[in-house]
Amino acid sequence: MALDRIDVALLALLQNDARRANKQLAADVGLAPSSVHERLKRLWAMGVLTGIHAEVDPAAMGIGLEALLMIELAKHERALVDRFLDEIVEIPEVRTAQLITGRYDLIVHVVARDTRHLKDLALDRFTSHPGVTRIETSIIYETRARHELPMLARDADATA
Amino acid sequence: MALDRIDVALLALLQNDARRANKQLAADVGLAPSSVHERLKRLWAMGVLTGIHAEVDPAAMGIGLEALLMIELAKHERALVDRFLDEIVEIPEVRTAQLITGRYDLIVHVVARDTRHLKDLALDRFTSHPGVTRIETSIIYETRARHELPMLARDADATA
DNA sequence: GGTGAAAGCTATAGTTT
DNA sequence: AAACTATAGCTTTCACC
Repeated sequence: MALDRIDVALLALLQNDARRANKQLAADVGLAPSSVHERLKRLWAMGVLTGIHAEVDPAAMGIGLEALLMIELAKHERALVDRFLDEIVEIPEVRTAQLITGRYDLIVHVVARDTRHLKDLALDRFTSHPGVTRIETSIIYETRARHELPMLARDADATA
Repeated sequence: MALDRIDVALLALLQNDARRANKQLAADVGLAPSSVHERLKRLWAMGVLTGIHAEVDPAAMGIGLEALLMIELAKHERALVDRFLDEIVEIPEVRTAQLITGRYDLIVHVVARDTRHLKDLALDRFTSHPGVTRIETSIIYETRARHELPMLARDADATA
C-alpha cells in the first residue's frame, strides 16, 4: 500500500521528465520493464500519479509578461469563494488560483500579451468583480521551478 | 517559423494530457501520425515544447500542507538575488520561487509535512538568511490550476 | 508540408521461478 | 514479486507526392 524506494525513484524520474519510457526507467531502477509497468499502473490506480503535462515556452504563445494578482475578498462564505475560484480558473489567461491565509485571500497567477492586456484583464475580470475589495498586482520578473516533490513520509522503505 | 492552428491544438492537447500519443493526436487534429511526429520534433527543436512532467499527489508524499512565503529582501543587487534564487530552488521543499515587483520581492511556494516542519523550514532556511528583511507566511487552503497556456499571438493562422 | 508502408521498438499478457 | 518470452501495437523513418 505504501510507497517503497523504487516507487519514489520512479516518481522522481517522471516528475523531471515524463518522456522517459519504460525501458529506460527499468534500467534506471534496476528492474525489468514489465515490473516497472506494473508499478506505474498501480501508482495511477492509487491516485499517486495524477497527470502528465507538457510545458510550453510562454514567449512562443505571445505571452510577454506574467503577474501575480493579490486579492482581498469582501466575504469569505464557502459558496461564494468556491464559485469565484470556478470562474477564475475558466479565464484562459489564468495559470493558477490559490486560496490562502494572511493579508490577502487569493493569489492568482496570470499571463498577458503586454501591460495593456494585463490592465484590461485585472480591471475587467477582477477589480470590477463584486466580492473583490482590493487587488495588488505584482509583475513576475523571473520564475524558478522544481518539478520534483520531496518524500516527506517516513514509510518509504523496502516494503511493497 | 510561426505556429499554425494545428501546432496550437497539439500543444493544448499535450499540456492537458501528455500521455496522449502520436496516433491519437493525429486523429484529433486530422493528420497522419507521421506528420504529427514531424511537427512535435519541430516544436521541441524550436524550444516551444520545453518539458514533460508527471504530476504527483502531494498527500502520497507525506505532504500535509503547502504555503507561500512572501519575502522582502534588504538589497536588490543582481548577483545577490540570482545566488539566493539558486540556493532556494535547491531546497527540496521548494516548488517555485518567483522574483516580483511590489510590496514583496520574492514569493516562494513550499511544501511541508506539518506546521512544525513549515516553521523549521521558514526559520532555518529563510528568516535566518542574511539579505532577508521580513517574511510573511500564508498557508494555501486550495489550489486550482489550468495547465494550458492561451495563444495570445496574432500569428496563429494557416501558415507553417 | 503531408502521406503510407516498412523497420524497430515498446507495451502487454501469460508463464515460470 | 520479479523476470522471461511472445505477440500486438505504436512510433519512427524514408521515399514519394
